[in-house]
Amino acid sequence: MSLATDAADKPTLYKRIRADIEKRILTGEWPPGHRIPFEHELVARYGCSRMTVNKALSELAQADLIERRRRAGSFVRRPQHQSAVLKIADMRAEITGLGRAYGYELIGRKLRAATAADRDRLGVKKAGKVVAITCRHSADNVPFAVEDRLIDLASVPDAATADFSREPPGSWLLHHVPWTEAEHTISAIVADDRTAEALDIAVGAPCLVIDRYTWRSARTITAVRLLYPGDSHRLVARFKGG
Amino acid sequence: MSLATDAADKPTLYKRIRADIEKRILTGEWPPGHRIPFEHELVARYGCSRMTVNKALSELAQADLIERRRRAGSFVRRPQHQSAVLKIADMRAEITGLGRAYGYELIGRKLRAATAADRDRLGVKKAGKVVAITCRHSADNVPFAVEDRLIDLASVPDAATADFSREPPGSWLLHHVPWTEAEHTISAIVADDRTAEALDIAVGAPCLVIDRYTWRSARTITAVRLLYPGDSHRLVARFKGG
DNA sequence: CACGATTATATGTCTAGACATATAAGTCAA
DNA sequence: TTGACTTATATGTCTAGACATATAATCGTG
Repeated sequence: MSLATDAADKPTLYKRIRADIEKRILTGEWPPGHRIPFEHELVARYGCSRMTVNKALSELAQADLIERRRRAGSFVRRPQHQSAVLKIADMRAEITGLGRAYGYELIGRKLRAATAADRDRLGVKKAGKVVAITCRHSADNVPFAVEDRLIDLASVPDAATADFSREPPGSWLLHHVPWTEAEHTISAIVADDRTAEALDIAVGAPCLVIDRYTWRSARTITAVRLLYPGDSHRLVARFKGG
Repeated sequence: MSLATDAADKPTLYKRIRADIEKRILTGEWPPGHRIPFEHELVARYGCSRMTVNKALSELAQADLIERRRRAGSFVRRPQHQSAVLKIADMRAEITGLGRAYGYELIGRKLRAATAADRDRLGVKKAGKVVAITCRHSADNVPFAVEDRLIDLASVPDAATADFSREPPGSWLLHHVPWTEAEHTISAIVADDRTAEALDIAVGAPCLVIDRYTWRSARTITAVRLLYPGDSHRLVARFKGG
């Protein structure tokens, strides 16, 4: 996705135009607020049709690098570092990606009628059945994260009979449930007795917490809490202008 | 940005086509791997030209919702929840957005030749001058986060004379440095004496840590560490398929 | 059957126009 | 000066074609 890569990959005209402009913005040559050339000027400069220029500018606008205003022109936008892409990989991919051996262990699995706490956690009103799963992921046989998950059986009935002793529920769900939306909440806690034991760390040690709530078209699917030893794990979010 | 909003905003044809397809993917009607209609089929169905259909499909491909393969067709992609957008707002915006009063206090500011540790933290090799800043952000007069920042003066010479006693360095930089790229690393620690005092929390209490490293076209600009009380602050990252 | 050459086809890019629409800028009257 | 009206213009969308290109499918040959 870098400029160089795009240019090398396919030196099509609209990509070259896009890359040229992106470069001037990123190097600061065209600062925020700067009006970039009008479409008809770029048409003249590159000797192409307006649709080609328009495609380049539309993509820059979609990437929030420029803002387009009718009658006024297109302007370089103020940087917005507040938005970064956080890659939350599948646990197996994350661990094998670090060059370590992935291990999985089911700690507990319960099928029960949803308690008030369960309903609250899943954000559903009606009572129904849920599966509660606790498991542990390890890297090179060292505890990497503990997972505490709730699956709404009203949305995913197959989960009642799925065998989670071999396959982690996250990867099972990924293969059994189509497109979803999710919200992640990240916070920090200190390990209590149970957590400390599961992660093999000291009581009171810091832990990074990710709470993920997943749904599909307004239907709750699962809520999961992941606990990582805070001093060894890091989440990386990268922002790139474009 | 929802389907309904787009449809209500501008019922242009290509947006309608995009929304129609997006809906079928998100509801699971067209599961991952499903081949969506060929462009010429959609042209027939909507009675428009191929360019219009192509624009709709191109945007879906850019959003990673579909994959396009020459000669084969376009296919619904497997969900990739590992990617989420993390909104790391400007501190003032974040706090005022919570409906609380923003407060800022400069704790320390030093101009010095970069130490080995500074160079390591900024990822630069050459020695040079840096500004080291420590400050605190508060919400309703309660400590919200402490900030520990290093600015590379080789990249931002103006920072040497900037007055950080009133304006936070983050917001100053946002207005003085054009487009940047950034990498955020999130982890958890427990408060040491100094942190506990600055945040007015107990020693040993959990803290959420964000390390942000910012650069512009391969040039380091600043490195900052933000410490939040871990039990009160939460970072929210949301994924939406499209 | 295996493998290389050929062909058909869906997407990728592009053109030279068109009309629609929002809005900055200018005009004019109160 | 201010507010209402008009106009000019840049972008937004769309068309009906075109050729390029990657590749799945087919065909032929050893």
